[in-house]
This record gives sequence, C-alpha cells and structure tokens, in this order.
Amino acid sequence: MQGLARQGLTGQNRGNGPASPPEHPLQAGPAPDSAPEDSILDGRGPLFDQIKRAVAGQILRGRWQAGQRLPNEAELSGLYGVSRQTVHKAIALLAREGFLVRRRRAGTFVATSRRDRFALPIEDIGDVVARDGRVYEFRIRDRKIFRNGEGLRWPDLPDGTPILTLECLHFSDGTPIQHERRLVNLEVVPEVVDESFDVVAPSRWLVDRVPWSSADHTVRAVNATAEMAALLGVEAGAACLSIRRQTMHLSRPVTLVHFLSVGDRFSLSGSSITDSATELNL
Amino acid sequence: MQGLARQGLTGQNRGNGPASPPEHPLQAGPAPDSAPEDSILDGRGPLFDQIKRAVAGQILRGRWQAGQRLPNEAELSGLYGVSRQTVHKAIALLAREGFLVRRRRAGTFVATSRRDRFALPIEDIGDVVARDGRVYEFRIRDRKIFRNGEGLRWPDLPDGTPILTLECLHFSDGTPIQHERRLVNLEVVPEVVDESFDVVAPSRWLVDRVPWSSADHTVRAVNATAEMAALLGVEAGAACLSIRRQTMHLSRPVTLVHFLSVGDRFSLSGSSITDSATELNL
DNA sequence: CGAAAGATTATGTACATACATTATTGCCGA
DNA sequence: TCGGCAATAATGTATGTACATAATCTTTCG
Repeated sequence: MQGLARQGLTGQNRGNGPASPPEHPLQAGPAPDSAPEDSILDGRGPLFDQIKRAVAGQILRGRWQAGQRLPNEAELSGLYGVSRQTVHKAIALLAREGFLVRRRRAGTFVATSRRDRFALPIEDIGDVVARDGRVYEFRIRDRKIFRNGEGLRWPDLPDGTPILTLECLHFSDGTPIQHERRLVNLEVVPEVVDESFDVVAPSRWLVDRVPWSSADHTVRAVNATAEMAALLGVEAGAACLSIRRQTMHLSRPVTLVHFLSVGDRFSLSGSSITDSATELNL
Repeated sequence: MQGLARQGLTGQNRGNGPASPPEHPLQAGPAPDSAPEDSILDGRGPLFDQIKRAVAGQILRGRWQAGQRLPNEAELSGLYGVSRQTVHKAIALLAREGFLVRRRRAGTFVATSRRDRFALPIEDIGDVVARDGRVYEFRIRDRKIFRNGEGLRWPDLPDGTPILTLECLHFSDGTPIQHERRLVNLEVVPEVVDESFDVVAPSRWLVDRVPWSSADHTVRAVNATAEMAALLGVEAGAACLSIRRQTMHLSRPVTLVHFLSVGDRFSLSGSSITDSATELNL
C-alpha cells in the first residue's frame, strides 16, 4: 500500500505551493529525467519523511559536509516543492536526532560531531535466556529488611529509610549465569514486602509495576571473588561483567541493583543510537 | 527571561481557540484556584512543551496508568485550552519518545513497557583521560596493510578488500589503560594510508573525518592473556573489559575495532535513554 | 446469526498564515 | 574607530483548515 501515491493530493497540487511553479515531479512514475539535481524525493511515505531521507542522504554521502550550512527553509521549500512547514518538520526532526544544528538567524548546519552514544538493551535476564531456547530459573538466596545506615548504606538515600535487600541467582539450563544483589526503597514501593517472589523474579516484578523516569549505569569488568566464583560455578578470578544500575522515579531512588555475570556466558550487545540512518537504510 | 510570558499572545487569546470559552488560565499569576484539575500548565517554555510536561507528569506520577487510554486530541485541546495541532505535537513527541502508543481510530494509550535501553557514550579515550586531568599518550605498536582473507579475515567484508590494520596502546599518566586493535576499510577511507598518526590518534582521526551511520557493539568481560597482561602492565588473568565495535557508512563497514581495557582502570557509565523525563525534571 | 458494507472516529499529514525570538549585519553617530 | 542601535534574516511556535488513513462500530442483508 504505502509508497505509491503521495499522501493525499491525488495527482495534482492543490494550487497553493510556495510561490514556485509546480515543476518538481514528486510522483515517482513519469518525468524520468526532468530532475536537474539528484536530490529528488522518492515518493515513499509521508512528504516530511522523504525530505528527511533526502537531506540525511546528502549529508551521509558527503554532499553536504560537516559544519556546512544548508539552504534555509524557504530555499529547501522551493527546492523540494513543498511548504515551509513541511520542510521545517523534517529539518527539526533531523536536528532533534543530532544530524543538524540549528541557530536562529544564523541558519542550519551539518552537525560536526554527533552525540555518539550507543544503546544497550535493558532486558530481563529471563527473557534473554528464554529467547536462547534455554530453561530459565532463579533462586532467592537472601531477603532482609534494613534501615538505611544500619548495617548497610545506600548513598543516595537518607539514613533511616526502610530498604528491602534481595540476593538472587539466575540460571540458564541449570547453569548459574548471573548474581543479583538488589536494594529496593520501601518508601516508594511498600507493597514489595507482600510479594514472595516464588514465581516471578524481582526484576520482572519491578519492571511490571514501578515506572521509572531515569536510570544510571556503570559497567565494569572484575575478577570473581572466591565467594562469587563458588556461587557462579567458575574458578576464582574469572572475569565477570559487573553492572550497577540505579533507577529513579520522581527524583527518588527506587532500586539499586548490582549484577555480576560470568564473562564467557554473558555479553551485552547493541547498536548505535542514531536510529534515523538505519531507519532510512543509509 | 523565558518562563514568564506565554509564547506570543501577550495577554489574551487571539480569539480562535478550540470552540471552548477562554476559561483555562494558562498564565501563572492570577486565578489561583479556578483549576478543578491539577493538570494545569506551568507557563514555562513553549506551549507544546508544557503539555508534554503535564501529560508526562500525569503518567509518571501514576495518575494515568500503563495501558490506560488518554483523552483524545480534541478533548485534551479543550482541557488545556490550546489547539488540536499543539496537543498533537506534544503527544506525537511523547509517543516518539516511547511514553505513549497511538493507534488510529483506537486512541492514545500509556505505553505498558518502555523500550528500556541505556546509552553509553562513545568517547574518545583521549578525551576521557584529559577530562580526568591526566596526561594522555598513545603509541602505535603495529601497522600493516592486508587484503581481506590473506592472513586475517574481516567477516563482513568481501575477500580481497584492502585493509589497514593498526595496533595501538593508550596511556593515562604513563600507565597503560587500553589496548586497541583496529581494522580500517581502505576502500572507504583510502586517505588513511597517508596519515602517520604521529600526533593524532587513529580513533580521533577517524571520528573527525569519517561519518558513520550505524554501529554495532558488543561488551564482554575477559581475562587478560599473558601477552595482553604484559602490554597493559597487569597480572595475567586480570579482568578486562572487551569492547568490539563495527562502524558502518552507507551500508559498508568502515572500521572494526577491538578495545581491551583494564577492569579497575576503566569503566563505562551512562544514563538511560529516556531523556524526556530527565529533561522534565521528573 | 454471521459476514459484508458502510458510517464513524481518532490519529496523521500538509499547507497557509501570523507572529515571536534571536542572532547577525550594517549603519550611524560620537 | 568603535560602540550602540536599528534593520534584517533565519528559525520557532501557534492556530485554522482540509483532507487522508486506518480502525472500530453499526447496520444491513443473505
């Protein structure tokens, strides 16, 4: 369906274009070579998406170099034969995605260095194991209630706040793959004390129940201590991936968790954040 | 400045609101209690941002639960006293950020599970070291040119493609912290053969020169081999963070790099992707 | 009763218009 | 020449309007 006819406008302009004559044949079919530029839209999907593709393409294939200034919205509007608002939407989205930098009065520029980040999925370990076609199990090893500062301290929490601590092991086909030590802020999630975690794992329970608005992560490599090595069934000193994550909700810490995973049984993988380019098949 | 007067409209509606009378006092100051709901805008920033905040707030503080259906655009328009397009923009942005799911005819719903990912910055190791106030140095240990398949193979590249290989060590205050082994596709970046890398490190050079449109990462923990341990100045078997990254440009692999960093001298940290909430101070 | 056809509704896109905002540019006068 | 101010050019926001698109709901007919 999508991809043949241009959104609405079945066949002719509505007659109020951006002053310029209706010269650009946005439709795919006819007028095969009447394009002086090669920056012509492809007729697939909404107009603003076509413009995004066209502009991102110019950038990614180096036609518009980093730091260079783009034609302004009015010019692009004429170039592509669409209204300024449509151009604006496309360009604003590209700017939001980090391809472009815009400054009022100054113009629009190709971003010199993109905010290069890569994204790693936060997956429930149970899902990962299941997706691998293996049998997932977990075991709660310990469960206590503390007040912060009495016996342990959660740095970002005021002393005296009640905390539930959980220690848990995760298995794949019976082999231990991850150790989890978790603190839960009982002021934010009091109902967790009534949950036995016989069936559903703490991580899954929390994910399903508690919204979060931000999280901080630290990933490190550590050698397994003797104790951890014993739990995970590896030799002492084996390289392990250590992930510490604190989740916040409404500026209050919800849970602080520390995962320790055996190096050769677990890895994180993901792709760069800049979805747009991959979305655009560039 | 920003934050007192509402965008334009200095003091009165332009008189074409969404049919409903001008009852909602969007301005901060007067009319202190005439709000039956507490979902009133705060007057800070553009209208569509205020709406985003208001809606995201309702969700994050649980007033609108996961899976629940929101009022439609027309109703929200009336509720907040703005046009449907403004509501549309706010809601569409929240949907793009993963807070909401929209289905034509069906309506807008609070997303049940957010696409939970976390973002780690792709930083130049030199920047990281410099930011720590330490002295950064690097040393090229090896540099060769191969054809793919002859002596080594880059899986995603056709055999015979010319490849530059680099081996490099990175130092912080004279201490080795990271080993880098890199392959560069000479078909994409032929000019790299003329670069000596006496001054600028390969990663930095590539970042500054070659755009990329996507990248894949894998992060693992490994024990240092004897050879690596010697290079990095640690004991054999020390836990190291291994990062493999392949960067693509226009569907062609550009560079494949393998970093090995000493576990207790290097860590990755970052925050969750859902910027919106943090942007909104929620 | 059930399936197909049509009406309805909510979101999606496009365009025009108008004005706000903000640097930059350039002029002008001290 | 330099400092400040006004004109200007670019993006940013808000609204109205119109129609497209896609589900869902309703009705009708076999």
